[in-house]
Amino acid sequence: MREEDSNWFSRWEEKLPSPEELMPLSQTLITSDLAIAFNIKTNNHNNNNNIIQKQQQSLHLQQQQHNIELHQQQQQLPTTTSNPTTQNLQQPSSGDFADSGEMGSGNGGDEPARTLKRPRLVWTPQLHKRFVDAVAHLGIKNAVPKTIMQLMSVDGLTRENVASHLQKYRLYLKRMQGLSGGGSGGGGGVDAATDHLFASSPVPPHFLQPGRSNSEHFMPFVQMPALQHHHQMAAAAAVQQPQYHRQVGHFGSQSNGHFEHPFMTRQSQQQLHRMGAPMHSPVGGFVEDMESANVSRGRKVLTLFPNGDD
DNA sequence: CTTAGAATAT
DNA sequence: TATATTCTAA
Repeated sequence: MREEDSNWFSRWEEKLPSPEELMPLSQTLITSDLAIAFNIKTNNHNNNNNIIQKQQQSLHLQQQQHNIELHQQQQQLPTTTSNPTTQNLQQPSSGDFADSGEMGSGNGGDEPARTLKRPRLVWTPQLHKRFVDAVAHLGIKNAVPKTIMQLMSVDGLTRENVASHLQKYRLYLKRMQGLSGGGSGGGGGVDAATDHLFASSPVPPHFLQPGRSNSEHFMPFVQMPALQHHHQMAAAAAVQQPQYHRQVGHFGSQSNGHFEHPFMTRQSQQQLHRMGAPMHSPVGGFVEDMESANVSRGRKVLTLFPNGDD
């Protein structure tokens, strides 16, 4: 039986959190230096049409015994496309920028914006799930970083993030195919902790069958999931944030034990009218569950989504 | 020119 | 190791 398509898509963002729930993106959370860092736009190549309008949501989470307090801030983007100023997403890794010897020579410049590095993205099982779903839906043929990224619609996700992950994922698939059939001995650990992440998500059958299976079947429309009891986690980008907040998913506040609306991340709908990019609806449904910030030992990796899926 | 993919770096 | 960044090819 194939019940793979049963719960692939889910509803989009029903509604974004009401402004009331959101707090104005204030610099209260960060220092002025950071504010500057935040405001500066990312040096996205020099493309004119690369205006990314992203909806930014910062969250502040306070670890409490049972309740995390998080403030989400949604930045509203101008309806008009003529406002490039709405850009801000970037996380300085440390306060170690904006100095170096950038000086005078010439222009002054100045935009510490350069040198800013995005925090490492942590691929949570949920994120990976989205990734796999996207790839599955796109089909191997269309499963290219850009498309995947768009389908995933995870805010903050970059093509490179996806590309990198895809690379590894392909390797994983390959490895899997290789060991099918028999050769047990060989080489390699199959269930090594290495692939745990990948193991979290089921690999679509056609993935293992290169050379076959390619139907350009897009499923661009959202399909309502058949009511899933289990709480699905949203796929937001978990990033290593030393102390700043990044855009992450937001889940409704639990008033009365009633969930609000799952939020979704939006990617900019750039002009991908080219080819048949199915950027209509993103994959998956999610309800965020984030309960605790997972602090990895050693590294200060703030990971959302505790792993309790499998 | 833009992007995918592999190689390489952190 | 996982992810990022760089490099090259299409």
